[in-house]
Amino acid sequence: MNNNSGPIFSYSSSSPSSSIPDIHSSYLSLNMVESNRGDYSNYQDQMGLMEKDRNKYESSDDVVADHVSPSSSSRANGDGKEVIMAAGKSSIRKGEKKIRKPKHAFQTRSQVDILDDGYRWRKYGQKAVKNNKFPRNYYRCTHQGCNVKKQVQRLSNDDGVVVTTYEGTHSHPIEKSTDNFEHILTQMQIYSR
DNA sequence: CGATTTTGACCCGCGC
DNA sequence: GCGCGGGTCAAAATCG
Repeated sequence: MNNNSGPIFSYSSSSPSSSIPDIHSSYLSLNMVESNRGDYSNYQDQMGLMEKDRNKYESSDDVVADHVSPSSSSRANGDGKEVIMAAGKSSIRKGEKKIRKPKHAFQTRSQVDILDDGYRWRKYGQKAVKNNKFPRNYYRCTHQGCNVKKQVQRLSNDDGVVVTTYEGTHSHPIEKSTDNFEHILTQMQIYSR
């Protein structure tokens, strides 16, 4: 394992509700699939995806840090808007690094789509999935040097099945109030059994 | 007023 | 080579 402790589920609410959401309505499911190197076809089937990329699990943004300096390519948009983006994100990757990016997919049954695991996440994108009516949310850990990404997908067909995919490994303590976290965790364990 | 979300545009890999 | 699907960025908007 590359992480000290495995996935930790916590139920804090940074959402409108200042109290704990209805934990009775949201119970944990034990459909947890770990995918390390393109072996997540299992959960793919569950979600109904049809991606088959299993050998594109390298490169990515390992050393790119979280910010790229705008010095690569600046091209003007069709409307005259200047867009600056990093051109060589993976092209300059000459040295083959075998940095395995841990990818964990969790399928959680809950009514609330925002499953707070105790870390601070900044939403950086939202895309609609073809098979699902509900869009997929992309979150990123707000830390310098901590490039942990997470995406949350929701199944529209099922009642409340939220597939959360964690990507990366952050090494930061939980800064949120973990007061009743253990208590809640215990409850969740009870519910998950 | 700062941090975070929103949202449209852009990029990239792949299939046709 | 173009279109599509998925992922990311960044400016504007919104929230606390």
